[in-house]
Amino acid sequence: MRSPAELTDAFRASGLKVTPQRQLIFRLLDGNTGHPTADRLFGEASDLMPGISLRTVYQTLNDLAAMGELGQVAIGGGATRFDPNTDDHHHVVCSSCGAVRDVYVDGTDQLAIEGLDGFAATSTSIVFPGECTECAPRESTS
Amino acid sequence: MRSPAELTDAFRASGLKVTPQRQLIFRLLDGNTGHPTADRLFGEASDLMPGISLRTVYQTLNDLAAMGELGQVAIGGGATRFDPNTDDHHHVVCSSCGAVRDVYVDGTDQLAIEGLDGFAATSTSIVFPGECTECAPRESTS
DNA sequence: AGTTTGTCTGCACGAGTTGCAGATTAGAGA
DNA sequence: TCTCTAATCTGCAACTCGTGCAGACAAACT
Repeated sequence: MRSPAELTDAFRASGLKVTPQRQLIFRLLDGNTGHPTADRLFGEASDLMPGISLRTVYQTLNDLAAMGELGQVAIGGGATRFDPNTDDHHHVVCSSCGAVRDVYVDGTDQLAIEGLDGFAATSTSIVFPGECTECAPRESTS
Repeated sequence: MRSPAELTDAFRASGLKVTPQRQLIFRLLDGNTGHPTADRLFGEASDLMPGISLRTVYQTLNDLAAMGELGQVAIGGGATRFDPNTDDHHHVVCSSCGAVRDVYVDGTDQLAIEGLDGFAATSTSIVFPGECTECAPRESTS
């Protein structure tokens, strides 16, 4: 995702208006590596701008996603996780707490896919289920 | 997923009862490569057993998933897709119609993951967004 | 400053899934 | 085969996540 200032220009260039609500969301997303849900961002936004509506948060996130400035991580179950990192990357997801972390994966070009049968794969999305350091047992607490 | 007969034994061995409803769902899933949703299975089950409840379909699918006999494919958005194939495999998903196909991928062991930072990845789940043969444009119908 | 649109909020709605309660039944034992 | 108990079934309410709508409001061009 580009900087809040650049997004401001991009929105106006697309005929979209730049409101205080949107600027706030730009700022909350800028450099955010927590892969927040819309509801979480709504909570943070509400603290700084009481009265902002969840509907507006969804609206802005969808606009950003449509412009390709924001990614969406599909981990099954629960709410959509948004990701301002638009680099070519993938995700590790903690099976216990749901935490998501960006990871960079080397070797995806070497993957050999069998069984496509005419199906055309246009990109690759990898999710590694696992355990984050918070949830991992200290010793062998099995 | 094991055969309906084996699942019958497995359910009883786990203290779960084997009902006509469950046996029907076992049969509908057996060899099913369509990655159906709960609602789709409910539709098929209703044709063969009018009066069966959607709640029962969910219940049985969850039981099977908990036993590791059934996988769930996380393609973002929409209903959960169930997969009786428990081999080590991955999925291509048609971005247009949502069709899902199993694919076998070679080279996943060679993937180098950077940025784990203590996070432990225990498995790998790859989704290849793409276009199925039905949705693919015949020529360059862009 | 005026006008035109796009936006904001609040609410209702829709899809997908689960919790609950009472009626029903599988399956073990007599 | 009969009985009994615990698991299951069905129907419905409730819940989560997300979107459609309408009227009030405000960004931004002139």
